[in-house]
Amino acid sequence: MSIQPLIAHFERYIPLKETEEQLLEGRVTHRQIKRKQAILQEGFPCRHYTFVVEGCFRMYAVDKKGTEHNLQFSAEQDWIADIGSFHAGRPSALFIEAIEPAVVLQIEKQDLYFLYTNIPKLDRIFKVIVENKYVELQNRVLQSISSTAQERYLTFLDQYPKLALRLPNTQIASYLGITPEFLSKIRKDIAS
Amino acid sequence: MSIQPLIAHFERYIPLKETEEQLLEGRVTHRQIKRKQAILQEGFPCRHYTFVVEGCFRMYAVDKKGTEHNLQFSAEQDWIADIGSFHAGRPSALFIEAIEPAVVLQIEKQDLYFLYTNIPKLDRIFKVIVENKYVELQNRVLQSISSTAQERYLTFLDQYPKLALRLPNTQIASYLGITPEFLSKIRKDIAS
DNA sequence: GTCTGATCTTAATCTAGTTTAAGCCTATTT
DNA sequence: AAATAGGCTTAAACTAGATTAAGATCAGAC
Repeated sequence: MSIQPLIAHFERYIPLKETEEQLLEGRVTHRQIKRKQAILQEGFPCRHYTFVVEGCFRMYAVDKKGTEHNLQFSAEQDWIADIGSFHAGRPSALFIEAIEPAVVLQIEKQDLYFLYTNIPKLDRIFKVIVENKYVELQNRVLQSISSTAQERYLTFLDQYPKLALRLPNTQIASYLGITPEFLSKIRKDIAS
Repeated sequence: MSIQPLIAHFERYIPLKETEEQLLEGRVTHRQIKRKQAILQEGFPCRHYTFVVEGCFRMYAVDKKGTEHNLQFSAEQDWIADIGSFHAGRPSALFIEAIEPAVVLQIEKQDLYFLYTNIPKLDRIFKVIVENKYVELQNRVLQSISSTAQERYLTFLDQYPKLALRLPNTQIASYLGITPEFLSKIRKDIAS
């Protein structure tokens, strides 16, 4: 299986040379993930940057009461990793789990660092990728401190219309920070 | 006035060469900001990456009702900018304003891009800086979907003890996404 | 085919947090 | 010294959203 989707992803930012693509080839691992399979579990360090080729993942935390809270969804052409845990090598407080059967490309820490050193433009590419994800997250924080649950749900539908169709509502409720029951009520209110 | 604080900041990540420091020198602007002075206003593109040497800023949005919502505080040794607006050149939806008299170092877009090209390690440095800020924000999102206002306040005190002493409680309430009245109640409950 | 478990909904009750309004304190302006 | 304004608190009435519980629906496993 090829790493072509990843190369295409990088080249949306900066074109790569043939030699650079070959360096990548040797450092990227292809993997199939089953539905509900975890690729990161609380208590373990996050060992990979994971690029989603196909399928959909969620990143979540579990609180003292055992309730799960979805921090992030990642589908095709998106990255998912606990960045803090990955770089520090510290145990993660998060889980990452496939919501659908998935195909991913993964890079381990030592390999990523090798690639940063040998393909300097990757520093810039990832800088831009993280900047974009930062802006997304900032908008989410703004929503969370300024909007009602209904507004947040409508924004979610607007921003991720495809995801909204693929995900069970319980997962969406967890992402929005509300109970499934209240999301159900919101949906009823919107429909009428 | 010197750009030494900025150089020291960068060198916490990677040492710079003499020539690189000189390149920086020519592209960084030193500026004094008065209390309550805005360095970014809604409707205008964000023109600078701003590095805080002294003082404290808040970034906020204003909703339809006219209520302000604090997204971020930035004090000494921290950056503040609307990254999305800065890179896209689009009008910002945010304000950035000094809470205390401040001293800053600013870099304009064309200068930052010049520096990225001529000091390649800056790509890596800013990649790491944004990664760290991303992790911070992610923790905040997690808190906002999983914790009560009291827990969020206690975490804030724990994480930014100095900031908590410098800021009026109204600003902290706005950051936590609650009313000043409710923060007052929380403080009373904690004290007893 | 049916059993099991996950998903969705509705409704009653409860609680965290808002709104409104008032009063107090301190700092700054006149 | 008085006047104004921003920040902090208290309390009563209100509302967004949680909790509990029950029933309906649907999908995959056996």
